[in-house]
Amino acid sequence: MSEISEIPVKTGPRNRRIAGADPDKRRQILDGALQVFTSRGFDAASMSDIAAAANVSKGTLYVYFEDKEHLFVDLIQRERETQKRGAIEALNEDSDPVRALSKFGFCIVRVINDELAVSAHRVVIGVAERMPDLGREFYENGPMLGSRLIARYLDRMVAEGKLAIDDTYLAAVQFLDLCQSTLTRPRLFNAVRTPPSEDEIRRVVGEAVAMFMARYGRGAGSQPASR
Amino acid sequence: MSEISEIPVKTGPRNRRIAGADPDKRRQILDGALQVFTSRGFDAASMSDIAAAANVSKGTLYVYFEDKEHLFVDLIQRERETQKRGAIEALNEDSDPVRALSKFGFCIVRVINDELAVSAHRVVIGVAERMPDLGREFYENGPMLGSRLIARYLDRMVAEGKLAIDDTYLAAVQFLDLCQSTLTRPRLFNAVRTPPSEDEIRRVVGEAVAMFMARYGRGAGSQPASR
DNA sequence: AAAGAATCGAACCAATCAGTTCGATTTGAC
DNA sequence: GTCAAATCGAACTGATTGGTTCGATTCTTT
Repeated sequence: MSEISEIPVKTGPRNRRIAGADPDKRRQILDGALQVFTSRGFDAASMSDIAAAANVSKGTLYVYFEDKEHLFVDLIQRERETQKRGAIEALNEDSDPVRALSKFGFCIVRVINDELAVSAHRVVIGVAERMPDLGREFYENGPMLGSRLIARYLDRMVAEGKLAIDDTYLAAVQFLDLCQSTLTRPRLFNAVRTPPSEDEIRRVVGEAVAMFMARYGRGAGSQPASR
Repeated sequence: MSEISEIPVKTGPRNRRIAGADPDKRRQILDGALQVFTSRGFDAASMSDIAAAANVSKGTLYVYFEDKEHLFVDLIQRERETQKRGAIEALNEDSDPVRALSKFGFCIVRVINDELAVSAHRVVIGVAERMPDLGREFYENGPMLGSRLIARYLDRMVAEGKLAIDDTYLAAVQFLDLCQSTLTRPRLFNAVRTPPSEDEIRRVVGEAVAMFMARYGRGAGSQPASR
């Protein structure tokens, strides 16, 4: 409450590093927090554990992060950001939908089933009830964004006459779900403790592409089936 | 450990109710626990809250359940069991795959997206890291079982020459995933706070069936696409 | 080398919670 | 109505945790 808000805090007094502003140390803390949060979940992760895992004193922890929740949110946003970058650059602009979808599907499924990503997923879903904003933010800037990206690509393919799709967003989500069939769900429930092999991924993604093309490739009925 | 296993426990010593054996009270407790667990998650749910929500004293709580974890596990198993029953009876034996899949898809998606079911899902996933056995058990007797059921049905359809499927288990999971595209995931992340309308479900399931038939109906290439 | 700030570390506080205890009260079989 | 068992309820214990404090230490700049 009684802060020194009079003094020009913008930069350090002279040329000195500021209270909690060392980006390396910040990263260091987030790395430790990632370990602890993903291996124990939000509630069971204690701030002391995190401080220890990060090789940082508890005091410093609270210099860099306001409280446990802020630390967690910042961490999740960082992880989501790295995923986002990976996904965006994976969607190359191949004009052959089969090649493009295969490549993208493979990349994104590998990322999603990575140890860390699955753990983060679990934790976010686990707290989604108590922290709906975080859940929504994570969803919209993660899975939903990926779907949007694919949908845009599909739009172009439709415009070029290479695919026949009515609802490209739905089609994009369908494709992503197909790419993950039998792979991601058991990992979420921790029924399978290791990421799928690259061969497994390739096989499932191949089947996904096959199914997708059977439905939306040229020369397939394009309207919804009987109701 | 030191139970009275000598005495015919089936009925009480005389004709009296036994320590923690009133099934109504048990149900009552589980109902309260369901409320609290699903609205707060496993860790944030306190046993006092549960006792209060169930209109039961904390002492009684511990007469009926050994500890918090056992209570939770029992609760989850009960919920999973009701889902299982619903799913099994929903898969009628219609000999027309389009009709059968449409009906089953609709039923199961409605069940899965129900408020309680989603909450339970979230909680189980959230603790899956710390309680892998529970996660696996839930997965195997829930989603995986549903897939197996459909796979068996598909096997029959293949035998009857009505469908052409190489890997029926994969096809079953693909179908279930397609039925949930755009519906379940946002709910898991709590990005959408209400279950989808029946019309929405019908539409997505319809598209799923359409896609499924385009791939596996008679007169579609049945081998995996290019690798 | 000296100063000044960031960081350490270890104790500390208040709150919460799982689980227990025990006398008072209710309930149900006889 | 009686009596024993089940349940209540309210306090209590022991442990953990988020978050704070503060003097000692380390680092960086001059």
